[in-house]
Amino acid sequence: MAESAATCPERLVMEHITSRWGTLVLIALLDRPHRFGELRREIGRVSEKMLAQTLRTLERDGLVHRDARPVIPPRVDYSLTGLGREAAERVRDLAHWTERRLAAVERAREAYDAASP
Amino acid sequence: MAESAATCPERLVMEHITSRWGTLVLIALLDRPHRFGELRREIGRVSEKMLAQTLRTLERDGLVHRDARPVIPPRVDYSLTGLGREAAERVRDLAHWTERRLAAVERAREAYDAASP
DNA sequence: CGGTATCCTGAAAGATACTG
DNA sequence: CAGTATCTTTCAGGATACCG
Repeated sequence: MAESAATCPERLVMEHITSRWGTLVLIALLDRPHRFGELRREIGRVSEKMLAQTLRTLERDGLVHRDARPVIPPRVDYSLTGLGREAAERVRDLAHWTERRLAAVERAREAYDAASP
Repeated sequence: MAESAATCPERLVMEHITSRWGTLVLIALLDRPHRFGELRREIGRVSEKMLAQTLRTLERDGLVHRDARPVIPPRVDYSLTGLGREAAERVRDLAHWTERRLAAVERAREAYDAASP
């Protein structure tokens, strides 16, 4: 997750929430709690490394709750905190808007590209 | 602006909108149209390259309108399109939420860091 | 004033292999 | 199952210089 240096603190939080995997994790968890492997399968082509990193960052920010049960085989459930739900609802809105308007954006691009050789 | 390869098309639009400079540009334009130099000063420490690139991407996506007047010295005004206004309002909400909740996030981080050596 | 063009680097993402 | 460790590649973004 993007972590560059000279950044205002809000930017950092925004980046965690709107990052590629952050967005998908938050939206998935808005539906219901998920285990690590469920998230992995649902999101699709995410590496274990990136998923783990994303979850840790969101947990650290207080957006995601991690419930690790000391059983064998291990079982870990992730869910949204109250804070996380607020954030997730907003990214979901943005994501849904993007889906709804994607066609319009693509038309704009074609027009732009047609006008500039 | 982030442009990696194997990405679903909505992700690309999301990234343009929520990118570091994209967010700031959209929020500034939500207030009123701006000239290039005004954006540059208002946003602060953005390079001309990144600002120009961000504006071109947003224009191409149909979110920002570019009005270049053929005068000397050149004068170019940027404003939001209808589509851009919809997007800008949503990022602004997210940005405002982040500002409001920043303290809570920072408290969560302290707790997390205190718990894990 | 409002940009382009070019080069360069640090950091982030992916692949792969391994583990409690 | 749920991760870590390590290596490699990629590329966004800054610095700098120049232009219509």
